[in-house]
Amino acid sequence: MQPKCCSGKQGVRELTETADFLRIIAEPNRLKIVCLLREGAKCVCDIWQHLDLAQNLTSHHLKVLKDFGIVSSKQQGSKVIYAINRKVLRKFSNLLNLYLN
Amino acid sequence: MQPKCCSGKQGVRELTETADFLRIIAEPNRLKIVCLLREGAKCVCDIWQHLDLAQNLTSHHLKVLKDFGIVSSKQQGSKVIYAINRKVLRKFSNLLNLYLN
DNA sequence: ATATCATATCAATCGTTATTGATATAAATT
DNA sequence: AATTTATATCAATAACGATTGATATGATAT
Repeated sequence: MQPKCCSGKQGVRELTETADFLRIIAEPNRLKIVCLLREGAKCVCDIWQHLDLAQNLTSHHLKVLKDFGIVSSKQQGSKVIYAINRKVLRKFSNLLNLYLN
Repeated sequence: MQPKCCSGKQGVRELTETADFLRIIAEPNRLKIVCLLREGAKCVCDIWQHLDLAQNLTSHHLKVLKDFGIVSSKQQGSKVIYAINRKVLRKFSNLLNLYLN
């Protein structure tokens, strides 16, 4: 089943949404964050220390990921814990397979 | 098996390569081209007419895709036929699944 | 109340890349 | 040879997004 990407409202919308997702995880630091968080939820300081990334930059990338729904966060004391949203990841994994397989 | 993305030369290299691939297909017009070419090989004029994209811009995006190995091309008379390189697509599809599944 | 730690925001800069317009190349047709 | 058709290249611009430095917010501890 190939997606009809270039014709039909549905197809074009799916393709656009997929491209948006790709643009977000195409950034190496963000892909690293995704990879890291798949091992388990982590606070911001753990993330930027692991990745040797500036704190504010890490925060920014996390915001981008969160705005798209790829990660979620919860306050825990003075820390903020970020976690992967596996449902979203799976959704786009499936969409992508339509384009690549 | 999770990729050890943040430690180890191998892991970082794979992640970088994957991000490079993603950056290329994250561009909506290029993703459309990929989608279109999966239906079958096409000449440039067929592609830009289907996508309502300027000829030179189409040519540019095709070059980006070709440089990365995602598509290949062959001259056929006055036309140039572009085709998907399914092997490359599959390779990155598999890599991606490591990060998303 | 103050100091410290963790995180977020903001403005500015810098780099990359998509897009545009013009032009070049090259094959086919007349 | 001249024209047309198909494709590629190039320079310039415009848009976008990553990075940086400074600062703000908010929670905890003293």
